[in-house]
Amino acid sequence: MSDDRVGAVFSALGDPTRRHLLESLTHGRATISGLAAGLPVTRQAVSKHLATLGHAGLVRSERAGREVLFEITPGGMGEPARWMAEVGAEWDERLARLSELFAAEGGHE
Amino acid sequence: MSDDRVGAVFSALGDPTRRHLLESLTHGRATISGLAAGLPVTRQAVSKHLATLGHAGLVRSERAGREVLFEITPGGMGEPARWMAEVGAEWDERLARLSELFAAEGGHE
DNA sequence: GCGCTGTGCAACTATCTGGTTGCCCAATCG
DNA sequence: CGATTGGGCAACCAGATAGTTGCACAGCGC
Repeated sequence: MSDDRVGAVFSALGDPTRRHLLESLTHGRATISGLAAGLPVTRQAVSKHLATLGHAGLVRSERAGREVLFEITPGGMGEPARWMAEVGAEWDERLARLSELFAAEGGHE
Repeated sequence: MSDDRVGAVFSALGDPTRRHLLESLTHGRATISGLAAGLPVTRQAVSKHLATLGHAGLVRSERAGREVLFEITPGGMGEPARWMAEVGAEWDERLARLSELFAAEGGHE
């Protein structure tokens, strides 16, 4: 059903800055400026990247006063992971098991 | 170690045509022209896509006379899958288990 | 209220990328 | 041999994209 979403997620993960942002967010919520502080790009660039990640369903935001807190969206990588599992299952034993996991827990198209 | 490779794979998977090519290749080896026949793009475009997939380590080619046969590279999605598992493990029970699978079978950085 | 900090919005630029067309080369088949 | 078929290479084009700067605006601290 959501081939677009899968593509959006993979495209989002294709950018090293965005992967770095996601890695940073694994440590907890953070603001745009806070995230930008640890990167060699401007705050605006980070803001755009977060928008892209949000559009891909990988992060969500929440206002807190004048700040905006971002956090990783639970399950956002589910569908892409399932796609990889299905395509790679035949050649990768581990992905084959992942495929079983996803098949068992419902979400199939 | 291979952050570049992870990025290359995700970027490659971000394109719907390339995902379609990989899905086609799950049915076995195929030639460029054969793959292009089922797509709305030219043979040259498919050739470029296959080169991109090859550069990402997802497919490999083999000459056979005047034809070139492409096939999926075993394990090509391993590292990106591990990355997704590590980042998403905290929010996705299934990815958490995948992370365990990859950790158990070695390749950790 | 005033200044500072955190964001948002818009315009602009340079580069990347997917796609094309055109031509050339190699191998196969009659 | 000659025609056909599968690919490679290069040039070119349009749209997407990552990045910037500049300015406006809303909360918070003093």
